[in-house]
Amino acid sequence: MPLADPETPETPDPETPDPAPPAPGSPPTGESLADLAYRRIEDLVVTMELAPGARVSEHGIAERIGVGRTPVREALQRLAGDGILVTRPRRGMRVREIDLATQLRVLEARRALEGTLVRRAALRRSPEQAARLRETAAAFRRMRDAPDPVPALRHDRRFVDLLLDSADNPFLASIIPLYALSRRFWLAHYARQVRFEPGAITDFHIRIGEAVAAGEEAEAGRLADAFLDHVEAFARFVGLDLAASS
Amino acid sequence: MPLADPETPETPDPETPDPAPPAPGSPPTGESLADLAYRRIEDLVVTMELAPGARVSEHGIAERIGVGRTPVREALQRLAGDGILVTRPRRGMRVREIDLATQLRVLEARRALEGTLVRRAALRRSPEQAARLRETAAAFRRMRDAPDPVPALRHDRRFVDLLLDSADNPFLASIIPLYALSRRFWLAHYARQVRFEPGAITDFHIRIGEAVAAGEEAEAGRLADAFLDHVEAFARFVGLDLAASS
DNA sequence: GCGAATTTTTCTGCATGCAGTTTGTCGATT
DNA sequence: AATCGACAAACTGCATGCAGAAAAATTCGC
Repeated sequence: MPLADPETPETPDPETPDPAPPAPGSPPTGESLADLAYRRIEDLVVTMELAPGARVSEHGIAERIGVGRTPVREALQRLAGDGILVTRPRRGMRVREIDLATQLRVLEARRALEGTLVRRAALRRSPEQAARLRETAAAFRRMRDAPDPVPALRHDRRFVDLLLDSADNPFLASIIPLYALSRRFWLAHYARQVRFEPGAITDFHIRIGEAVAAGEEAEAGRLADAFLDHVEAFARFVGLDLAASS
Repeated sequence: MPLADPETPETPDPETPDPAPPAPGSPPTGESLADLAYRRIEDLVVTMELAPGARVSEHGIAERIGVGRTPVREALQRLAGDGILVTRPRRGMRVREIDLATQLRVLEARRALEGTLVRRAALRRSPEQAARLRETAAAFRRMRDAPDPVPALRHDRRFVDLLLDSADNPFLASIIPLYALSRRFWLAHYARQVRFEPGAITDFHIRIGEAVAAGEEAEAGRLADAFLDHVEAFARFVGLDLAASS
C-alpha cells in the first residue's frame, strides 16, 4: 500500500469544509473492503498461513475472507505491485517465495528509504505522535520476551504506520511492503539461529521509537543503519542455510 | 506503479519452461488494458491535459480512452496509491495539485531512492542495457534544444524504466511515480525561469546515462546528487513565485 | 427575487456474468 | 504401460448492473 494519504494537508480544498472524520461512532468500517482485504491478505502472507509459493486465486481468497471478488482483486493487484505476490503473465498469482537474493534486494531498498523515514519522523513528529511512539516502545518492551512473535510483528506493523505519519511524507510509504517481506523472512527463520536472538530486533524497535519520539534525528538515523546491518547479517547468516538446504 | 516485476529472476520457476515472450509478432497488446490505461492517464496528468485539481471519474476516463470502467478503475487506484491522484473518501478522485510543499516531499523521497537506483544500475547493467543506455543518452542529445519539451519528457520515462531494469531491483520501482510528478512540476514551470534553462536537465540525463552505461558507480551517484540539488533549487526558485501568485 | 429544502443526476463501491485461456484429468492409442 | 490428445474444470480479464451516497439542479417558501 503505497500512499494511504489520509487527506493531503497541503491542499485544504476550498470547496467543502470536510464532513468531519466519518463521525466518531461511525459504521464498523471506515475503510473499504479492498483495504480490509489488503491488510488481511498481507497478514496471511506474513504469518505464512498462506505459504510461500502458494497459489492465490481471487475466488479462493474471496471465500476465505468473506467478501466479493472485486475488492479482493483490487487488493491482490496492490499486493502484486508491492512485490508481496508475484504474478506470471497468464498463470495467476502466487505468494512470493522466500530466498536470500530477494531479501537482499528488499534490504537494499529499505536502506535507501529507512534512514530518511526515521530522520524525518524525528524532525517532524507532533507532540501527540511522540507520545504514541513512546507508548509503542513501551508495548514492545512488554512483548520483548513473549514466546509467540506474531503479536510483536503485528505491533511492528502499526509502529511503521506511525513512523510514516510522523515523517509526514506519503511518498515514503512504499517502504511498508518491504517491512512486510522482512517480517515474513524473519518469522520464517528466527527460530533457527540462536546467535540472533529475537530480543535484539525488538530492542532496535524500542530504541528507534524512543529516539524518534525524542526528536533525535541523527541518533535515529544511526540506529536505523545499525538495525539494517543487523538484519542483513541475519539474512546472510540464515541464507547460507537456505541455499544449502534447497 | 510500484514493481512492474517483469518475471522475477530470482525464482526461475521449475514448473514450466516459459512460453517465450508472448510471441514476437503477438497480438497488439502484450499488456492488460489496465496497464495501458495507467500509462495513458499518467501521460495525461504529466502533460496536464488533465489539469491539476481536475476531477477524474471512472466513467469519464473510460470514455476518453475507450475501455471499460474496470481497467480504468484499477489504473486510477494505482495512480492514487502513487500519489499522482488524490482521493477523498467518498468524494471521488482529483489530479494532484501542484505546489511547492508537495514537490519538496517528492524530492525528499527521490533523494532517498535515486542514488541507490543509479549506483546499482551502474553496478549491474548488462552489456545490452549499457548499449541501450548509450542510445538513450544519444537520443537526449538530439532532443536537447527542441522547442517542445514533451517528447523529451516521454523519452525520460523510458530512460527511468531502463535504469530500473538495469538496477535489477524491482523494489526500487516506487520511484517511477515520483518522476512523473517531477516531470509535471517542471513542465508547469520551466518556461518561467530562464535562469534554469531546459538544456541543463537534459545534460544531467545524458551524463547520468553515460556514467551508468560505463559502470561508473560513484560518478553516477555524484551526478544524481547534483541533479537533485539542481532540481530542488529549481523547485524552490519557482516555488516562491508559486506561493506569491496564489 | 433570494435562500433553503428537495429532487435529480452522477458517481463510487461492490457483485456478478461472460468469454477466452490455461491447467489438470482421463481415456484412447500405440 | 507410457504417451499423446481430447475433454473438463478453473481462473483471469473485463463488462455491466445495482445500491447507496454525494453533488448538482431545481423547486418551493418567504
